[in-house]
Amino acid sequence: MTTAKDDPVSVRISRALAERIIAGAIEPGTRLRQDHIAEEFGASHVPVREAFRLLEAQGLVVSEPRRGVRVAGFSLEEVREVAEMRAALEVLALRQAGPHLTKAILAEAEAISKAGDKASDVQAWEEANRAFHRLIISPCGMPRLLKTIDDLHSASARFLFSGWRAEWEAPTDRDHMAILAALRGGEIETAASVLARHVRWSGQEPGNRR
Amino acid sequence: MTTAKDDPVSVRISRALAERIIAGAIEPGTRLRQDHIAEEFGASHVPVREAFRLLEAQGLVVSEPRRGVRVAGFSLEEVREVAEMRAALEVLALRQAGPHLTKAILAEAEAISKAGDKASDVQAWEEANRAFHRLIISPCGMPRLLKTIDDLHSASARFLFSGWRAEWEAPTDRDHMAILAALRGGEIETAASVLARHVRWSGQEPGNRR
DNA sequence: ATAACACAGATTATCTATAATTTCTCGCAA
DNA sequence: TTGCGAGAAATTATAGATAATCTGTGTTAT
Repeated sequence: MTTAKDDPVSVRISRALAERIIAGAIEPGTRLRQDHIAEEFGASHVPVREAFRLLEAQGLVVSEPRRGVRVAGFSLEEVREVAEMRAALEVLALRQAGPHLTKAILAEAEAISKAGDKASDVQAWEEANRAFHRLIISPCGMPRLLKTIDDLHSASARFLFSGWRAEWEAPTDRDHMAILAALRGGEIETAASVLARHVRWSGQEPGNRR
Repeated sequence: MTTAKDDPVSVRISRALAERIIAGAIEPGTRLRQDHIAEEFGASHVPVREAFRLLEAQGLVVSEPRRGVRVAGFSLEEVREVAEMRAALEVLALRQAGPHLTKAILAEAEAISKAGDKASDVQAWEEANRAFHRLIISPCGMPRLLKTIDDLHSASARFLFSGWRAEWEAPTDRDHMAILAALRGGEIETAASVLARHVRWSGQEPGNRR
């Protein structure tokens, strides 16, 4: 995938752990013990510590001083918090990106969204969803904003995987299409408000969604 | 101050460096060499590396793999970006905090703002300003949001110190008072829109401000 | 007899010291 | 002036030592 082979061991470890945490392979609250992880990755504990700091910055683990790190738990309040933050920031990004959106970008976004509708599992759908959101806000030219949104998206994904694990069917993303339609018509504010509602809604409990 | 004596060396180093960078004591673009810093703090370079990661998460330094870290530069676009993000997020926080704001909190906020107006130097004013903003949004009950805003505030402060270093006079903060008045009247949306404009304005070039 | 407290062993995080790979710089030649 | 190469410096990773925390067991008091 995106595995650059020659970047520091710490970020490689960080990525591997992030994937597991997001996918729900490690229970929230689990203590991550650096010696064990170091042994698993055939490394020493110093790069592992650095990986922990990276994960902490993404909000995937919490560090208790002198007591190690644990996989961050996510209560319903936290999920709502992340959804609200995403809504606020993605709206900002979309407003700035609006004028720079080309027909080609919108066409690609539509293709991605349709591919997502045909996804057979949650993971594929989430990947498409993430790509869609990322694509339409990328031209905003605000790197810090994009990185923050990315981290928030990871947190959202955790929630998604935890709730829809067992049975799941690909929902057709009407919202995505509505957003694209508004953007094509140059109605950026309309697109932004649909996006805000869409993102906030994604932070609801699975049972309360449809 | 807030110097907990017994927290890890890495965070102590991180805090010290953060202060210097924010205050403008280190020029943007300067390379931070871990050996030198380790020697200065009487530590080894491993905790220094961890401190670097913390600073990187706050956006105060940028890390080029295998080439060390440099103090992050801030162009006008980046400053504007930070201001826009702060505006979006502080508005969100204020909306959530609104219902939980007590008369006592608002009174304290007013006192802080007035103290800021009488500040004799930029640093004191900035401290008061930060405290004011933090105080009125704290009751939102969203820790992740508050932390993100805090980091953005640090970036803003860098800009402030770099621009107003030479001559400076304390501006009377009418906006703060307007926000408090609106909050006292229960008009949260009014307060939010004033706050948004206030924060966005703070991201303007010093020359274009008054 | 049960529960609370305390001590000891073991585990784990944190830090120092040392080695190896990579990048940068300076000098020299074409 | 440009390109190559060797030496130097700095980052990255490893191994070992230190200090703090957690757990389990035994003792004491109620």
